[in-house]
Amino acid sequence: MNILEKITQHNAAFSKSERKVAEVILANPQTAIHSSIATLAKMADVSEPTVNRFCRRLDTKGYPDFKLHLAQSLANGTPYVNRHVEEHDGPEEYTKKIFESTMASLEVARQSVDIHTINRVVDLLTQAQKISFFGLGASASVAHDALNKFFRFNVPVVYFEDILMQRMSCMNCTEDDVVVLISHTGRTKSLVEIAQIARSNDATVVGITSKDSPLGKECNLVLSLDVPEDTDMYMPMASRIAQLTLIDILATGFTLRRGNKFRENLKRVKDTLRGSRFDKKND
Amino acid sequence: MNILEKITQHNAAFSKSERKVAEVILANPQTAIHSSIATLAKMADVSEPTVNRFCRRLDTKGYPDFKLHLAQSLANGTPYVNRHVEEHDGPEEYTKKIFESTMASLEVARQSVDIHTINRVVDLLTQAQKISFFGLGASASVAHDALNKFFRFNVPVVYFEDILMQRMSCMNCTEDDVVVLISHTGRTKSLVEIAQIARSNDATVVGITSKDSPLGKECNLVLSLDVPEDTDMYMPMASRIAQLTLIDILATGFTLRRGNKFRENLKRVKDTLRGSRFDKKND
DNA sequence: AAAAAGTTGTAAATTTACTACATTTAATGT
DNA sequence: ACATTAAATGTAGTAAATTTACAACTTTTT
Repeated sequence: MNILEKITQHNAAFSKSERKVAEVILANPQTAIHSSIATLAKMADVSEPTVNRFCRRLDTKGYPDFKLHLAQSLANGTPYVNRHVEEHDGPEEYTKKIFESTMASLEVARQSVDIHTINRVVDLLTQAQKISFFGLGASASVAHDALNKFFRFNVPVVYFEDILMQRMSCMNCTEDDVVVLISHTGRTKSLVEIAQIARSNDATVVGITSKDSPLGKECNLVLSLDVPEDTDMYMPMASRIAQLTLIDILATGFTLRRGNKFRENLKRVKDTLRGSRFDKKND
Repeated sequence: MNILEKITQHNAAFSKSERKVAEVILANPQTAIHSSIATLAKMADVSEPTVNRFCRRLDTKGYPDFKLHLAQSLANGTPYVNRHVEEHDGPEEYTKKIFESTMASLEVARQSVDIHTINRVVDLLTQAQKISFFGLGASASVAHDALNKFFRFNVPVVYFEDILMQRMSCMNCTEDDVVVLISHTGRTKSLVEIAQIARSNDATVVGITSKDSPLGKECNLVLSLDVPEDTDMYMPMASRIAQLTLIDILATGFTLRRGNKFRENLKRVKDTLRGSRFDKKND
């Protein structure tokens, strides 16, 4: 994806002259994007067609297309390298990598999310009599967070970690209730069962999960996030951040739908906390 | 800075034909960067020099330079407009804004975080006999998430929502224990008390909080994140995502410090989950 | 209503990138 | 070590794209 990365990785496959071009570009990419093929050729001390061939080797259409890709890589001063954490990485490297890959995942999530579905879910949530948030394992903390957000809206919200409590809660659902189930893969058996229970009680089931998963198929509505997970670490990281951001979006949609007076209500909830805090600002 | 923004803002100052060009570009920027000046001119139904003049009006050198700027604006993670959500925003707008402001906050967090402290905290965590994660309110879910991560490492981890349990847990601390306290503002009274209790029992107290806060002052080490919070919404959003990312970083540092054999251990934990899931991949 | 300023398009000039072919360099087999 | 073949690089010409200069047309101002 990132062309600068591609250049460094591809290094072995370059010919001698092509490597000269690579060096010049890597040494000063900012200059490169403002140069013509002739200038760059001169800088690298090679011929123009060599530069062109160099571009093609990196799967670009030609020099102008290459420049476009390069410009994108340099955008924002943040060359989203997005490489995975490696064995020998020091604190500086892995900190950088995790921040960057998290941001990159959010970007991917943003592009994959379906606004139409978001709007429908917000619709449902604003009209719900009771809202439940359930998730297990890593997704439990996401559900927990959702509880914390929606609780402030003065709406009946339910959240359990215990699967038996989750089941019982769903058995008491009515058609005015919305159950939000969170799972990255959508293959957690007990969550699928809960979806079935909730639906058989006419509740609306919203899944924050993968579209074609067993869980996804049991839901009335699925908010899917196609976030690539770095499986090297054996821990859900990026997917969970994306889920949380989605919760933020739903909560925001909720407050906007409820209008201005409602916002004041939120402020009141926040002010209540003041007694438990030391002076000044608030959380 | 961002050229797309510039186009919309500059709108009034455009001439009739230039506005046609602007519309075509805004309607489909991705197409624009791959078109020649001739194609774009035809699409906007104007002459080629008009397109050129349009580019110049936006302080670019000409059409190719304009394309470069446009490409950068469209690059991943770049457009960071970072405006706050407003009353009349529709789902499309607020979704976009929240994703973008979350990414922007992560960028800020990345720059403000102190790598040296991260390294020291990782040090402490790997050597700890017992690790506790405590937070209240919105930070509770962050602590919850930390539990979920560190639990996989086969280290004694503790997490409580209940402040009395938190207190009791801290009273039993020894000097080999590490207590991680999470709070955005660092002004939650009971957390400050917990910090004092833990320290008086010789435990090491790490704060994921603001440096100069009452809580921060009670900690042995403070991991501070200077994340600007959009207070209009009266809900912690960005700060919490940054905290979670920090947890990811600590967990990653932890596994790296423990080395390769340890990583296999993680894989085993993950494989254990398989029984509770439907076929195929894992979480 | 005429002049001036501004806008837009045509056509030519210039710059830029690309293709085809020639030459050189490196690699392999005899 | 030499010949043969393949790969790499460069030269020169061509095609495409961008820019400039200028003319025609609109709109605004006096």
